[in-house]
Amino acid sequence: MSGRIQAPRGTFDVLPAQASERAEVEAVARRVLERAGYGRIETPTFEATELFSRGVGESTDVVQKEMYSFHDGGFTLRPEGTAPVCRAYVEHGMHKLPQPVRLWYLSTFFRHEAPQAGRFRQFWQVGAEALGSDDPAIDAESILLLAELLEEIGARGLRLRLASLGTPETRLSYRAELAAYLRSHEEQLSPEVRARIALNPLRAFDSDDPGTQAVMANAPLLIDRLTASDAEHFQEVRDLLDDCDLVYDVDPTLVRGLDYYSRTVFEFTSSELGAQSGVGGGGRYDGLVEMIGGPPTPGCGWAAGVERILLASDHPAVAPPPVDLFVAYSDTKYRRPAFSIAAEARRARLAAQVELAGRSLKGQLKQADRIGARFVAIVSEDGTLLKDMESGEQTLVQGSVVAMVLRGRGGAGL
RNA sequence: GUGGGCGUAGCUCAGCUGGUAGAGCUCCGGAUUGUGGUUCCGGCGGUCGCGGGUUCGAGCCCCGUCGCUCACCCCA
Repeated sequence: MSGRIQAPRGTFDVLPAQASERAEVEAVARRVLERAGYGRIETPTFEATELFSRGVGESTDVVQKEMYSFHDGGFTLRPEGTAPVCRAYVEHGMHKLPQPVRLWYLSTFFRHEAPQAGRFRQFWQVGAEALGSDDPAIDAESILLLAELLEEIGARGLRLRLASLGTPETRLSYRAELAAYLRSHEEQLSPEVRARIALNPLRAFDSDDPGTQAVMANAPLLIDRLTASDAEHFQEVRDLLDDCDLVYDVDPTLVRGLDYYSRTVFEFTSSELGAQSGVGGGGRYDGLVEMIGGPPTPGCGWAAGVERILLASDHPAVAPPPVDLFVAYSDTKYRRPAFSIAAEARRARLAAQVELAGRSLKGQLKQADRIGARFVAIVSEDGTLLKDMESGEQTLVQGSVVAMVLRGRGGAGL
């Protein structure tokens, strides 16, 4: 096995057996998003590294330790989709289009992390971004669309958590307040939390250490520090979601790992998943476009992991495409006419296959049965027989095999 | 980067206190001098992840190493 080359760690092959369910995710995403006015966008697989260091945030784990960057040229395999979409928005002058501009994508992303259940180094995300409006209806609609998408695919055990982060200034001062609070109770905190006070004090809310939990029960909450306009914005988002009967929990401790979020943030989790329970999430990022060199432009969107959606869903067996005709032959000397018949059938828009593995006639019939062929043409010295695989009837072909199949396909027999 | 679990045929796995590899599924062929499901029979397929060590002898014991996997961290 030493000389065998394997797929790189954290990557996977999508085999035919899994291709159909993934195609289904794409089909549902297209349906749900395009009927809401979203247009598809695809951006390059790699971008200038600076797009992510500036957009996603220099201090985030994603930028600090998870980027696949090339040794020269200053490029990085995209670790997420929002910054590239914003880059494209600016680059193509989309601010001159009617706003908001709504875009969706389904692409691969790359992060150098330790692989785990539902976490890969190359993974697929479906995402939606709406740029150019700070209307809370954008936030609410965006969330509803992700809910719709997950529901239509059949993801189970879903829960929606919702919060507001306010403005970057609010967050900054809150962060300082929280850090000060943590330091004043330092002796009760777990060592891990204590070590992360300066780095990421918000994480203290997620700790399962009893001492830390006791401290956090009385900790100040960001949601109580929102400005009046941010609080009002958040309330409007909630009202709109309530009107649509979407169930959610307001979770003041909801943390997003990317720096660009402001105001609304949300995350769908699934109980069907392991430790990586997040199926998809997102929020508003009103400062991002400006941060990467564009005009001040509000934005809101989300991304959901395709692999996680599939893990959280039942995978209904997708029926293989029907096969109209399988062409068999009794002896290799009839291979050429058999080959021609199959080719002609495909030109006539039939799903047709010819024996390609040198099987015995019995083996060929078995193969035809296996792939669910409706008809089998058997070429032999007696001419060509057309066998109806449902009834078992065989007819000697006069003239064109393809014409007979086309005639017989609609009805029960020939 | 740290810790737990696991690495035996393409897949799922068995292999008792160490005696030099098995099953089921899949695939191919035969039973039906050319025709599909089921059943029966046969065949293809493995340097037991890799490298050392102990032993007369290692899939099994010891050490190392690589890989997979789950979890921490973080995130989709």
